[in-house]
Amino acid sequence: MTSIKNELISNELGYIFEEELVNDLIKIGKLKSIRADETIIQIGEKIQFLPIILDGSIKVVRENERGEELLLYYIESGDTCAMTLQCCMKSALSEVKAIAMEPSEIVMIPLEMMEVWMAKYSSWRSYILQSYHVRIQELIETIDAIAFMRLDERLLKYLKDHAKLLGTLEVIVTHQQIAEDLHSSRVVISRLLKQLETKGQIIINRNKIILKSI
Amino acid sequence: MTSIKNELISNELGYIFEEELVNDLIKIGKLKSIRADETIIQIGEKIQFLPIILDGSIKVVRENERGEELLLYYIESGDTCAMTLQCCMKSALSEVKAIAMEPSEIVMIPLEMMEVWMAKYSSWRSYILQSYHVRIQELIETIDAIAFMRLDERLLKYLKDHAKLLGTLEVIVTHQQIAEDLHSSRVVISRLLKQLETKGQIIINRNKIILKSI
DNA sequence: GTTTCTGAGTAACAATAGTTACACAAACTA
DNA sequence: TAGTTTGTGTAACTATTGTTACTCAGAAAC
Repeated sequence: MTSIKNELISNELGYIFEEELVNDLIKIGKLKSIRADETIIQIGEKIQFLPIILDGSIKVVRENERGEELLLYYIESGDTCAMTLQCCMKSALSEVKAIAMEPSEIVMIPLEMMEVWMAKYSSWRSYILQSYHVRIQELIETIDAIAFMRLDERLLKYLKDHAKLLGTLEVIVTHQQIAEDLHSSRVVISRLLKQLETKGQIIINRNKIILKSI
Repeated sequence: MTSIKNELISNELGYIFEEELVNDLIKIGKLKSIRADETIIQIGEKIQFLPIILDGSIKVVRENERGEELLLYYIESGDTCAMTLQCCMKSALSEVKAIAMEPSEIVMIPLEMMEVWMAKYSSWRSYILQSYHVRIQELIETIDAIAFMRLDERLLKYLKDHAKLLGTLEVIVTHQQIAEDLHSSRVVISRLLKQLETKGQIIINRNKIILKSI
């Protein structure tokens, strides 16, 4: 009998990992269902598991001492959170906050397995290195945005990224939420959205921005 | 007979890697001497080797289309440039520019060895993962600075980081150079430096800033 | 020694982003 | 239905950073 868990893991990860590793994943991993907007991990929380996303999407956010936030990147199905790949250092604390964008399914792997699988499976090594690499590229993309772009450009990029991630031109979000993700203020975001609307690039609704194109 | 190369590699990397790997490094790695201010790699250039710093220090910089720059982080001896760890993807192009801060010695490893050593040496696996991890932490520190700090704070942090790296309170740099590293303009940096001087935190000289403390 | 180049100081002004304060309407609650 | 909460629009003002333009001093080149 094939459980839902087994199917999910096989379907999502079967083409990435060798068969024996998929079996290990099924044996050892713990499946966890996450509600939309549920916080998966907080800054400073002890990292116990390596999460791999099977379905849904997660946003990863940095926070400063004052509790102000900045969106770093999204994680989609098949991806893992490289921030938690602390392999060597036991009992590391999370540097970021992770929140589900939609209902999601993740499989949790005990950190001990990292080293075992690194030695045993070449597909696992590739996967972990690839994850780090993608994450670094996304951090650099974030740096490009905050260092080189003006807020109105970042705002449009934010809306388009959000739309691409969830596969719809209708972005369900409040101005306040955008302001937090971009580390700006609600008034400024409302102002810039109004400008984008005047330029014909978006339509503003309560709780919803409709993009004209991606 | 022990060559300078062998000694450098043994001294700098002997305590990180197992003996057999150190021997491999000596056999396979190519030693390269870099002059101060020499560019090691440009954006868009093909990555041929994995560099490990044996002596000196390197600064890693991001550039946009307009040629404007932003300092990402420094690499010191014992470190490698995680950006070049493209392992899987052959013939990857560099996303960053790397420039020597002082005369430096690096050992260049052909990328093919990455996968071989990943399978063979546990100390190599730890080293590569550790490198990725440190680099991600530094990118996050950079993001914290540009997202959450005002320019005057970033400027002081920049001077202190520079001082720590080179182990001296006298930072040899022009206002123009600082402006480029922080992606600002010379006039703004001169203005903020003057403020820091008035507050007694630095002394300004031609081509040189003297810090009161680190 | 004079000229040229590079680095720095300063003022005036512009652009961008953030803050405060208040109005108002839609949605939710009692 | 009345009251409350939440989301948005807008104006006026402030703060921060960037730009332009000009000056001058020290160092390097001739």
